[in-house]
Parts: sequence; C-alpha cells; structure tokens
Amino acid sequence: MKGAFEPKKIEKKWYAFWESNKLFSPDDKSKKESFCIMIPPPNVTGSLHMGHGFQNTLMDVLARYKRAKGFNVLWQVGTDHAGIATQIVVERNLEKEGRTKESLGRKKFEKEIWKWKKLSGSTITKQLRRLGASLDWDNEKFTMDDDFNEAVTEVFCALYDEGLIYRGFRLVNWDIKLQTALSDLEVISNEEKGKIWEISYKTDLGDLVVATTRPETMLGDVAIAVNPKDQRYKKFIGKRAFIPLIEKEIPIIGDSYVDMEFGTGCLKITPGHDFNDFEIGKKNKLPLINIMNADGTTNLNVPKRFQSLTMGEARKKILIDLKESGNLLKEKDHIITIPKSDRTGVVLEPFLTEQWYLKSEEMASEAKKLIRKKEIKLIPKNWENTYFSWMDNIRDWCISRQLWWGHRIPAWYDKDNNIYVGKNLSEVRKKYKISEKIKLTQDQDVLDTWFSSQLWTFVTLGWPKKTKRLKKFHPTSVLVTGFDIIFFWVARMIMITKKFLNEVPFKEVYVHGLVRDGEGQKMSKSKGNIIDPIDIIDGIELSKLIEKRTSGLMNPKQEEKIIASTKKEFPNGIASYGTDAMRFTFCSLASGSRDINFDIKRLEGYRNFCNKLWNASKFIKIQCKDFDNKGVLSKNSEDLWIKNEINKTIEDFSKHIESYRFDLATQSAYDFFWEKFCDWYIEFCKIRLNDPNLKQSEKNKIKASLIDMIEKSLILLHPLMPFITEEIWQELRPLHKSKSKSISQENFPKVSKSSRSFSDVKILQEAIVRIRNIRSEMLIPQRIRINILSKSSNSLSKLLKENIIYLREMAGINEISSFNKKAPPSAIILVGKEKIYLPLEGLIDIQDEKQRSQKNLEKLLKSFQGLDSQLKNKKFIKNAPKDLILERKLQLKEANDKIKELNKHLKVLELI
RNA sequence: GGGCGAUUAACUCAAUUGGUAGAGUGCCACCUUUACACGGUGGAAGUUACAGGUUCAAGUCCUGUAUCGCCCA
Repeated sequence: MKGAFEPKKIEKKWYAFWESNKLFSPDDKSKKESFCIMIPPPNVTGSLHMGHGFQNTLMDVLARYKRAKGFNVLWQVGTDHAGIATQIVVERNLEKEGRTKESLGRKKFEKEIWKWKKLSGSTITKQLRRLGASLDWDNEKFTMDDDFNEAVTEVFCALYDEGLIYRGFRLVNWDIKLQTALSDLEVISNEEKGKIWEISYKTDLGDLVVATTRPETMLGDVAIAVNPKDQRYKKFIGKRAFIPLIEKEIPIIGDSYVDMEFGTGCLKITPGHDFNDFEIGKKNKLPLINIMNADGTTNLNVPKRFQSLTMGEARKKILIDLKESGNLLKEKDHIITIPKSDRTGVVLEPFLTEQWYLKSEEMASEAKKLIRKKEIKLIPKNWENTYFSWMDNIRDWCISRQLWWGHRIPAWYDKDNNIYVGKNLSEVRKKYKISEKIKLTQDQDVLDTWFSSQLWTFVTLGWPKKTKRLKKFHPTSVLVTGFDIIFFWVARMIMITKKFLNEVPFKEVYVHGLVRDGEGQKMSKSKGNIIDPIDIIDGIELSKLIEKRTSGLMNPKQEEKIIASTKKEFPNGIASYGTDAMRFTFCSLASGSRDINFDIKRLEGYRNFCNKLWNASKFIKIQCKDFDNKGVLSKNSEDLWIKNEINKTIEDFSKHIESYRFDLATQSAYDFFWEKFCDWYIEFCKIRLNDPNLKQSEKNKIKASLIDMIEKSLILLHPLMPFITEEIWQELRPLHKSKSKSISQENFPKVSKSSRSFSDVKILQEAIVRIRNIRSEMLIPQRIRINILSKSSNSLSKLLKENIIYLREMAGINEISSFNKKAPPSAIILVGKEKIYLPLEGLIDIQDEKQRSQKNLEKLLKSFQGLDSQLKNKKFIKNAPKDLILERKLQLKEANDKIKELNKHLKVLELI
C-alpha cells in the first residue's frame, strides 16, 4: 500500500469488477425481502451535473446499505428521451450542416435522433458508473424502447376510452421558436423592468382609461371589465366601449376579479392572449379572438396595416398610433413578470390551440388520500404542503406537444376530423369498423415527456405484462428526488399508478435539496459557476476549468467576470479528490435542508478522511504481516471499549440512514473512525505491540482485534465510500479471510451491546488528555519525560500504574510514584474525584501554576453558580424530569469537590 | 398578493420530544515520533439576525420586525 491514498488508481478497476460479476443484479428467486429504488431517469443524451451526483450518491448509499442489511435490492437504471431537449440538440447539430428537420422530413429526422442517442447516450450511464452507482445494468430501460412505447399507448387508449383524455381548445404556453406548447416546468418567470401604459377607450358615457402592460393585444380585446363595487365605474357596466384605432365596439362588464387598486381599476379583456382574461371570458361568455400566428406574428384577424408583424413590432406601431390619436395618456415604469421558455429563451405567448388534455381532478383526489392515509410518506414532511397545494388547485394537463421526438399520439382522423383512438391503425379500423377505403391520418403530435415518465415505476418492471419483477418490486421502496419536480413527476406517478395498478408507486419519497455553489448561488452556465462532478473526481487545471466555464456563453460580456471569480475560487484549479471523498461530502451535506451549498473546503476535509482510512489500514497491514489470523480477540478493557464504541456507531449509523439523515450518519462514522479508532485504539494497540514484555500470544490477539475492527469499519463505511473500502478490504483479504468476492456482498455487522460503563478507559483517557493539556500550557517540551505522583491509596493511582505503558507513550510520563502523607510542591490535575500531582521542581513556574489554577477555579465557580441557582429553584425541582435533576446534582457535587481541591491547592501554593 | 423556507464560530453546515450549542475548513502555539504533514498534540473563537412573550428552563415554542431565497398567482 502506497503512502497516500490515490483514488485514480483504483476506482475504474473496481467498478469493472463489480459490473462484470453482476454484483448489483437482484436475485429473482430470492426469498429475501425486496428493496427497490427507481432512478429518476436522466436525459439520455445529457451529462452528469452536481444534482445527479448528489442524488445518485444518496440512492447508492441506500442500495448498498440495504444489500448489506440482507435485502434483495433492485436499483433500476434507465434514461429518459427528454423530448424537447433532445430535439433541440439534434436540430442544432443539423443546422451546423446546413440542414433542417423540415428538409429531412419526419422519418429521417427521427433516424437522426436515434443516431445521436446512440452516439451520446452512454455518456451519462458511463458517468453514473464513475460515481460508483450500484445499478442493475442488465435491465437498463429507455422511455422510447418498444415495450415502453406500447405501455404508453395502452395507457393513453385506456384513459381516452374512459373519457379522461379529450381534445380541448384553449390557451397554452407557446414557444414561437419551437412552435410547440410547453409544460409549466419549462416556463421560467422572471421579474423584469417593463412599462405600463394607460390608454383611453371611448364609451357611451365618456372615456374610460385602461392600464395594460401589453398594448399590442388590444387588437384582440373583447370587453372592458371593472369591479362592480367600484363606485367610479359602476354606471359604465352594460354600456359600450370602442377599441381605439379600430373603433370596434365591445361591452363593458362587471367582474369582481378586477383589482380596484391596480392600475386604473379598468381592465381590458383579451381572452385569446391572457390566461386570466381567458377565464373571465369563459365566465362571461365572451368571444375569443386570436390575433397571432403560430410563429408569433400577427394574423389576418387584425387590420391590414398591423398584419404580419412580430408582437414587438405590433406594440411599437400601436403605441405610435395611439400617441398620434391622443389615446395614449401615460407611460410608466413597471416591474412585470415575463414568462420565458427555458429551452429557447424567447418570450412565451399564451396561444389558442387545440391540444390533448388529461382530466386530473378525480385522480388527484385519490392521490391526495394516499398521502393523508400515510400510504406514502414524504420526507421531510413539510413537502406535503407543497404537494397538497398543487393537488388542490390541479388543472387538466396538456399532454400534447408539437414535436417530432416522442411518443406519437395514437389518434387518427378522417377527412371530417372525426377522432379514432386505438393502439394502431388496424386496431382502430376494427374498433370503429372503418373500412380500408376511408383514409385515416395519424395525429402529428407527440406526448409530453412526463406522460411516459409518470409510468416509470411500473413499466420498467414489465407492465402491462404481469411479470415476476413487478410482483416482487412494486410498490417500490423509496423515491429519491428533488423538490422541483414534486408536481411534474412525483404527483403524477402517484395518480397514474393508483389508477392503473391500484397501488402506490413508492412507499416513501425522500425529497432532497438543490445543489448550489459555495455561496448559495444556483449553478448555471450563464453564471459560470458550474462544477462538473467528474472534475472533482479527476481534478482539472485552472485553464481548462476557465475554458469550460466560458465556452458557448450566451452573453460574452460575462466572460471576464467568470474568469475572475473562477481564478479567485480555484487559484490552482481543482485537485483530484476521488469519488469517495465527493460522495462522503454529498452525504455530509444531506441534512434535509432545501439548499445544499457545495463547499470545496468540506470536500478537502473528507478527502483527508479517505487518506486517514487508507493509512490506518496500511498500519494494520504492516503490523499483521505474515500473521495467521485465528480470530481469537484480545479482551482487555480497551479492546472491549472499542468494540462497544463501534457497536454504538453501527446502531447510530443505521438509525440515521433509515431516517434519511445522511449527514448524521457520516458524522457518526467519521467520529468513530478518526477520534475513537485512530486516535485511541490504534495508539493503544501500537504501544502494546511494541512492548517487548508482552507475550506473542497476547500480541496475536491484539492483531486479531485490530483486524476485526478495521473489517467492521470498512463494511460500515462501504455504502458511503465504495471504492476505497473495496480496495482496502481486498488488500486485507489475507487477514480477514472472507470468502465473499467483494465487500459489497458482506453483511452489515451485528450489534451486541455491552452494559459496561468503561469508566476505567474513560478515566485513563481523561488523565492522558489533562496531562497533555498541562504540558502544553506550561510549555514542557515533548522530549522531556516527567514524573507524576499520586496518593498511594486511591483508585486512580492503581489505574495509572496499571497503564503506565500508555502514559509513557501518550503523555510523556516517566514514572508514577506514590506518596502517603504529603506531596511535594506540585501542580495538580483533577481527574474525576482524584488528583494527579506534577512536581513543580525544575519544570513549572509557581506563578504560572497559580494563574492556571485560578483560571480553572473561576470557570468552575461560574458553572457551580449556575447549577446551584437552578437547584435552589423550587419550580425547577418540581417540574424538571428526575434524571435531569439527579444529573445536575452530580454536576454540582463534582464542581464543588473540584473547587475545594483547587482552593486547598492555591493555599498550598501561597505557602511556598 | 398567497404560501414555504432560511438567518447559529471567519467560511460551509449540524444540534433528537425545549435541558446550558457541535463538526469540517480556516486561525494560534508546539512537534518532522518508522500508518498518515491529506499528519500529531494542545488552544482560541458564538449576546444562536433583532425585539417582545410563554416556560423552572428557549437556538428549539408563540407574536412581531429586518434581510435573503424559493414556489404559486
């Protein structure tokens, strides 16, 4: 084993070993209890980002932990076809070659996408392997696979036949560049500086002033609305108004929706171009006018001089005309929320189209019950509020997209636009009894990607076939996901799974936070603060990191800023930290909070922990060279103490993992290994093994104990850091002699608790720490060995003498002498109730000792006073729990004893 | 406008049903000791955003204020 841990040398080797031995495939015949996690399928052509790294680390920890706990584990792998995202990428690639999807036609374009999928589709799955993710690669799924496609079609047809899927003519979020409807998830609303204009409309009773942020939609106005309670405008209701410039007559209506305080209190109603107006229009039975083409230009419904303009151009022209006609009264700055497309960045238009919708209310009400009845638990619980608030206001889901990449909608039309839905053309003809002579054409649209994603938990297991896997692993155990897709994915899975399987898709949902940079900023290309998990694993030079962060920027102006901040944060680039350190860091940050600020400093600390583990193991390997382990353990107090410590740790660790407190789990494992095992136990063993007076048979027992402890530690840590633990475990195989192929097949250590208090070990440790402390304070050099004294009769004296071997090495003690009557002038160290005397002569200045004792005394007095006043409080005695009072009393007595001793000591010092 | 969350050491985060605040990094001092300087030993560092309240006891519960963030409209 080398001096320092070098992750690069081992990681790829072990992943290949695990995979080729199929260690992560569940056993279909197993009688063990099942545990199943579905991977939230990443975009098939995407690449790994920090969110993936974080999420998949947590899932892998669960999967590996559960395997070690004796479960039959399936962690299902697969990818999503990611309709829009993928189509855009392929279109861009074609653009570079001067081709367009239209020039190719639909079939050839689809072929291009499959080509691209083949080319880049393994990037993400390769990266998942780099994370150490213990996925079941034998059953990788893709949402566009044939079987998935069939399942999607089946679900669509069933929902249609039941009347839950229907065609509807209404507003959608329209991307004029892609010319498709978008899901709410793809809408990014940002506040921007805009303007609000006040425009006068002529009416029967004089002018009304309307405030609007979108004057161009005026051409599609169908009414003016005022609040019926508004005294200013009450009399206008029922009268006529005239749209300026085109002088079209529209009614003035009363609707309580209108906010009297906002703008002028007069609202123009444009149901064809505003979601709220659409609702008002429906309520008041107003007509619908669409003034826009699919490409975002004005259509034939507007006067000729305004036709074929972009919405921006139309706005300019209308404002000029309004100014001229005297109808434009005011122009004010105003902060407006502008919805933009997450995909193309263009401003989204509410647009009237005919789309396919899924009725959601009934399914939502069923889905709400499942959470209420606790058949599904959200963790942390407060996410249930988010879930309910969305479910309570659920609207029908627009499931069609005007794209070429996705599941084609299984609907056909005849020349009269009659709709026929079925699994395929021949089934449709049979189902609806339509002869071959009648021409049917299939709907051009595809389904929203989430429509297939919602089937993920059961179609991956073989549904609609009644497979063994489906029976064994569904409902799945837990879903690990981000809060940003509770609506789009989690809620919909719950609804659809209840509908089709009459089951829950998962029993628990662990909702994790969003990974941000060290300053709490969301990581994004435009901010230039993205860290690629692979760069943390492998390391990256500063120049390459800058190149990565600044290439392909939408706004080149930011380049300088990004270069400066990158140089500041990573002056030497990013070192190679290895997967294990990164995973450990992710876990240590997974506390259940909403934001995870990824701080490279934390990473460094946990990288050091990997090195500690490495070197401790190396030490054991060196010590146990040629040792034939018979498994006979050493049973001194310190050996039993460490065994008890690891048992406590195993118990805590399990408790924390099972309650998804990965941070507490890492903390307990870290503390045990570094602070208990390395700092104390290894030192205890080292000293004993170097002791020429100790028999070889005893030394062998100590070696066996060390091996036992390191083996258990490795198994405990394996879910968190799979690579390093596998490497060491294999390296130590001659010592632990396990017959398993891999540490990943080892069972979690069984816990046996001890009722002992181990006070002897704890007092010994306290004595060592306090001696070190006084040495450091009194600046006694390490090479100087000191003599200490203790009263011959007390128990401390006995304990210290028994452990002189440790005190020599760990506290620089030379000899422990006893005295019967009177100690020479000394500094004193209080250990529990007893004292250790450190003769002053030649070592310590008397004034220093006075000062030190005085300082200690003050501290003790302060704590004494606190405790004393608490215990004198009758209400405290009356109300506080009994064991707390007892504890406080003991603390008080201890403080009191120590104060007495110190006072005595100070008096003695005065006399010298 | 409605809802949710956050504010704890210089930085990044913890703190179980209220019981006297802890890690990692950084900082200070000492130490090249044969597992580890990615180390060892010891140490300093907090009016828990602010103001009230409930309670024997508040980082934790309640009310209000401030700042920041997210979601929905």
